[in-house]
Amino acid sequence: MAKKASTSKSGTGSRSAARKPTDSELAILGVIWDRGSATVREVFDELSAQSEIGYTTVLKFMQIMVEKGLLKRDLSVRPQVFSAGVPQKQTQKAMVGHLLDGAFRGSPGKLVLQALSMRQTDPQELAQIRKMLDELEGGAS
Amino acid sequence: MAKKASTSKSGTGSRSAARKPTDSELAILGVIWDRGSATVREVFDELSAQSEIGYTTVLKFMQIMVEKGLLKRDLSVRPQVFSAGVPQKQTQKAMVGHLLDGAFRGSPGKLVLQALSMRQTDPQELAQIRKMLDELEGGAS
DNA sequence: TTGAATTGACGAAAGCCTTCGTGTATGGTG
DNA sequence: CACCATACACGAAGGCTTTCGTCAATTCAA
Repeated sequence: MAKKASTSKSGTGSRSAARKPTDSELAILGVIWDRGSATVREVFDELSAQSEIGYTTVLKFMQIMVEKGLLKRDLSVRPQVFSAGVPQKQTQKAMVGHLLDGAFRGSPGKLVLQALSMRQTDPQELAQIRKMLDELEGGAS
Repeated sequence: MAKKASTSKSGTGSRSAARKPTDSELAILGVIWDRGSATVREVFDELSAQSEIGYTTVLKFMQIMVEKGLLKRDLSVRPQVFSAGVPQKQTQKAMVGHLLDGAFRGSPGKLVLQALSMRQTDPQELAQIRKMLDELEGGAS
């Protein structure tokens, strides 16, 4: 019954980073990342094109995400506009780190191999990866 | 209030793949993956070395995981022995796919770059990645 | 101005995840 | 056999997530 002092729990309001978005939250973030910012209706239109979901459900999610710090919002304009509360890169980084620790025992190599073998990868990105490999190996010697 | 006919919901019992393990479940799977199989006590000993957690909590998790199909168990021996219900590779693959779709718009390249820039990677794995790159680029031309 | 449509805030219901407490079953020891 | 330590199964409490319904506030157009 008694709790153990442990995982921080981020008091009230918004704590900057850390929070891992849920799948639903990620779907919303995806739209925001693509557009830079968006209104509830814009997000709703995109999401409802893919899955059955209500307008107020999306709204509620976005309100909660503001509380968590995942989104920011501009109340000065009427259909309020939301934008990311944390840089996209930072969120992605946190998620990769999480996956790495949770499912790949912290070995990036295995994850990378898995990712590459799974989907068609853009040749340009392939080249970029090769360059990064050069840097990693070169620097080590 | 009325539900919409939608996401299938996988009836009772175990459906083979798909299920995305929670973080806690992943911690348990990690131990099982390392050992091939394990008793509740073995898993408990490893996990409790890292975080405060009760024996029955671990037990409960493992029971639920059996229901979900994430684990199998051998009831014929006394301290029952658990093993993975789904191949490690398959679970990892599903998780990478999930992350890809959810946070990287399906672009493996970005994920790979992120992963590589984040942690020290084993030189041997680096070489392996390079080889895979060769195959991917070579085969495409 | 007023009525319809949109937008936004709240709160509540249902379902899953996490965590144990409690009993019951089993196995080993003297 | 009687007891003690494990090992198991159950069930319940507390949180967080998902989904809306409802009602109030704003806007817009005739």
